Amino acid sequence: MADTQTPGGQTLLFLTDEQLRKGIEAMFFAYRGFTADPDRILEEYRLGRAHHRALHFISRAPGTTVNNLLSILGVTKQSLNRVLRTLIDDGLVESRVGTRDKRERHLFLTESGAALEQELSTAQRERMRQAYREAGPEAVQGFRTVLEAMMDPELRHHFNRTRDDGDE
Amino acid sequence: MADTQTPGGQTLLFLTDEQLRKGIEAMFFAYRGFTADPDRILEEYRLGRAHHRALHFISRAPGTTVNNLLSILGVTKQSLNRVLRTLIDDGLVESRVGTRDKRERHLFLTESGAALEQELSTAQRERMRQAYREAGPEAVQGFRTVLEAMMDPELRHHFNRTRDDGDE
DNA sequence: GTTTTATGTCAGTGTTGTTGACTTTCCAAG
DNA sequence: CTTGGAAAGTCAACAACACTGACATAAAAC
Repeated sequence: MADTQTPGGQTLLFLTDEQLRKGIEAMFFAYRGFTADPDRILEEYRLGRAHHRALHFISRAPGTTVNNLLSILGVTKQSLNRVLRTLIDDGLVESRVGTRDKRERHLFLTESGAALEQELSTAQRERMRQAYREAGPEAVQGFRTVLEAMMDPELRHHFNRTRDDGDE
Repeated sequence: MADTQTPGGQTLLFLTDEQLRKGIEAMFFAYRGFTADPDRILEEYRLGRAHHRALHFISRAPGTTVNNLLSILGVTKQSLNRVLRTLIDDGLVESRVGTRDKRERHLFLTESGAALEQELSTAQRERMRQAYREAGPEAVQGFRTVLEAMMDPELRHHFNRTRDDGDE
């Protein structure tokens, strides 16, 4: 990868359109791989990717409100509501009226909801783990750095709310 | 990122579920950013992401056949056909009957098709370029490495058919 | 007490995926 | 040369899931 230092010390990258296009295609193909395993599992449950996303973020932040989930997922409330309705009807998610603010609904995974979330998450983590292993530790760091730079600022905020700075 | 060397020299990564989950969320949020700019442009043309993908790969391999596009995009031929029909009706793509094999249709961008593809591609490349700049050259290398490792082998094959090994 | 906020619902529309049935073309076995 | 199967593409119908807009309910905020 071509790069130079300016007198000021800033790193410049000279990127051809071709190199950028390859990056774009890499995102496209990788995202397909990224969702392939959960998609197969979801099919058995007659659920879609939208349900997976909801399960993921409810699992991540138990007791989260509908509104919070909306801003994370970036869909309309009508769209999210359909998804949550299915999950609640299927006994995977429980919706509890807020105590402080009774307008709010706090969302929790039920036992079977947590089990499905685990199944989905494990499959996806294994794919990720395998990719990380193949690529090596420095690559992983770079991967995360570029992904974060690619997010919209507002989404980056959501991402960093649960930032893991582990042992890096 | 924790890593050690085995006596055999293989690099091992010890990745917590938490770290892997963050990687998963990074993919999710980054992909949203990745598609945001083209999506806005496509809206003006009353087209969707599927049209963008078709335009991209036709632009990349002019004269490609429908069948080839199918295996790259991983959708049914009926689904792709609807997308191509729209693009052809809108005068963005031209479909020429094959000379060797008259069953095949070779696909080309028209002048206005190429113009739209440029517009979409430029927007997406700028996002990618900005992210690359922020992240720095080593990060870009790692990013590409992990993404490639995340692909299904069959998709990786498509990805590598146009491999750019530039000045790396 | 009026306004705003949080949530949910109904109706309608659009994109994109699916399957099934069909035509045209090619190729190869008889 | 014909015939039958496979391949490429098309048309039609349907399903999933996103969207907008309008409206309802309840509770919090001012």
